Amino acid sequence: MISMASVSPTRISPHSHPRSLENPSLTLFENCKSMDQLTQIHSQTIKTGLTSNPAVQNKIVAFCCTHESGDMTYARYMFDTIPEPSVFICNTMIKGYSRIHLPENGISMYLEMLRRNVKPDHYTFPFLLKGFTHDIALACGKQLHGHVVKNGFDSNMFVQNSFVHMYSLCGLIDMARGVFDSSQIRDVVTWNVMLSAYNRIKQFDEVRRLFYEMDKKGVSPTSVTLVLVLSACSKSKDLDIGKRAHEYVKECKVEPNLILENALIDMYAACGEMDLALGIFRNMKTRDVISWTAIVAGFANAGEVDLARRYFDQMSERDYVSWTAMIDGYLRMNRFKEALTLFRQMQTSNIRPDEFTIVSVLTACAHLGALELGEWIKTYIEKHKIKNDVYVGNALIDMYFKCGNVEKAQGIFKEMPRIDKFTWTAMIVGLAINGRGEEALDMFFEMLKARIAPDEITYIGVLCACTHTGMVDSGKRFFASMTTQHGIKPNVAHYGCMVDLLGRAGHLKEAHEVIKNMPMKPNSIVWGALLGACRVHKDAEMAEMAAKQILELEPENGAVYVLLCNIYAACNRWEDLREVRQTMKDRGIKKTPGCSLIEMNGIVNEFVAGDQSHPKTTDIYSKLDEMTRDLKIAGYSPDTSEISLDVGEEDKESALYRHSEKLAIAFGLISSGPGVTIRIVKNLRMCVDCHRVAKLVSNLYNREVIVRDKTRFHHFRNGSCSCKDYW
DNA sequence: GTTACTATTG
Repeated sequence: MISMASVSPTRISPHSHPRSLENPSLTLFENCKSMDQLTQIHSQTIKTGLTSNPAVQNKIVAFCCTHESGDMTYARYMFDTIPEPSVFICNTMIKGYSRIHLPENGISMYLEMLRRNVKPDHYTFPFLLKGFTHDIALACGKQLHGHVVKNGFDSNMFVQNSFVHMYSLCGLIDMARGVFDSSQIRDVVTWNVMLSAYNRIKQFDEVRRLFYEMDKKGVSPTSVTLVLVLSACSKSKDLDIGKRAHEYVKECKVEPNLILENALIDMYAACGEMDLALGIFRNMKTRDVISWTAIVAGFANAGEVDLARRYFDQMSERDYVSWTAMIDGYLRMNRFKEALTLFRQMQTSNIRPDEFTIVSVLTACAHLGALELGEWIKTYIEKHKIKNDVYVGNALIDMYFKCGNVEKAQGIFKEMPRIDKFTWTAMIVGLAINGRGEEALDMFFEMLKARIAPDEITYIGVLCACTHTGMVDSGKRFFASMTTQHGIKPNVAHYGCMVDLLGRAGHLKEAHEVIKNMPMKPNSIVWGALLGACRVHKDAEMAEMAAKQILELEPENGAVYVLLCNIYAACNRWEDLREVRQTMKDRGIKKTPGCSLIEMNGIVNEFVAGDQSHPKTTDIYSKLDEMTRDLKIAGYSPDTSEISLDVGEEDKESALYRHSEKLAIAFGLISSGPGVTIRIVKNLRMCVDCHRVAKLVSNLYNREVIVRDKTRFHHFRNGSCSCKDYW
């Protein structure tokens, strides 16, 4: 035993290893986990004089270049100690630069190789191209391609595939396709890279065509192929091809994995086949955030928010995509308050929103008139460096306008580095609903000067601008020019605008003529515009006719009955009024309750008529009493002409007194300091009496009051309104 | 004695 040990002691030593006999450090590299450990091993090799061993050098550089915590500065330092680097070590360096997204350094390394006569091989280019950004690819892509062809590496499949990929990344789809078409040899990856190129530019037909061609040529798809095809099917809602891709999996031609199953769920969910999506989801061995999010998004897009929420609540992990999908689900169903509540929870969970989330939240703020939160979001964008793209800018403009803050909307517009058609349209519509008709039209002319073609939505804004400011003749001219100048055929909404324009200006007969002569069947919105005009101009006969037309289209439309009641009341036709109310009772039709929103300290408060549910109800009503007293001293007498109840004057007054916007104004007065603007969003049109009260309040308490009603804004200041009582 | 290309969610 002893003699054996003395003959070959290393064999039985527990610390030794046959290979480490020559170079003990190499084993240490295998188990190296961090840069700290690496530097320790490195200093040991320095002590033992092994640093000049190429194997050791390779190990150190390779660790820095490939490990996730690898330090490229250290790699470069090590590299510089090597007098004659091999292709291998240069390739590894390039791979490292691509890994940390420094393609410029990769390029420098490549040039250094050429300078030092180290011949690149077919490994060099895939490593190099992998790190390319759009700009680098555009700058050097073609030249590099030239080198490759000259050296004959283009016959290598890996090299060729990475060039197809690189060209597609920088948007040179024709170059990519050129390499693809002229390739002598192809494997599935070549096809996959090409498929992903068409996915990137959203040419889903071409994805479909290539998938067919693969099949015809007998190229077996891999799971990556199917994921790409399914992604295209999802975005183009192509259930047929999607099912064909699924067949491959079912026929065991492709082994399913997590990503593939997620892609299947997504495809079925996008096509509205939630049962099939759930079928896959339930059979999965493991599920990740993406699987869950695809289900949540599927239900959210189908309008099944509550179901979506059930799955959302069961998720063990949620990322910003999951949160955004859920928030969008509420937006889609116009449940804006819940969207905002969810956004607050997202904040508490410390999940960082991206620009998509921000656009959704701003949209919710716009609908609710939640200016405080909207402003907070704007600060958030700046503070957290959220990508401030055109979409975010447009959403900010829309938010400010829908909160009645014209100046801030204009400020955003001025600061936007890039604007598009939607920006112009948002400006035109926004100015129009805020009663700035002239400025809206100026914007429109500027848009034309910038050679941006208006579309049908832009023209809605233009006609709206004319309507809200009573510019009847201009409106007629614009209506004509949309076809003659821009080839846009007016749709039913444009005819609605014309009826509105003429009707509100009192040209009821002409408005009716427009309806009679329009080339399509008038819808309830068109008739509704005429009915609204009849109310303002107290024409009961035409109102009856318009109401009858709407009720034929929408027998359950409560608002029409109410409007008809208002008109009968205004014309003192009490008998007809009673009849309509009886019909409503018989048919079980409820009127849409009037509702006002007011945001205070970031919370949206909601009031309906006669509301007593608010925690501050007592204070609100005593303020309302005080307010009414003050206003009466200042000469206010309630305008009960539009109260449809055939009841005594006193009851009429108390009905008026409880209108939701008055409650909101009282709440605004007690909840904010002197001089603070009161902003209210009303779901219906403002009544004459509330309009009068708001004017007086703005004067008496020296407060700006801004009310957004169903169709437009009223900016009350110093006793008058921006609508000049024309609405 | 070592190294490549392609993929999913709003």
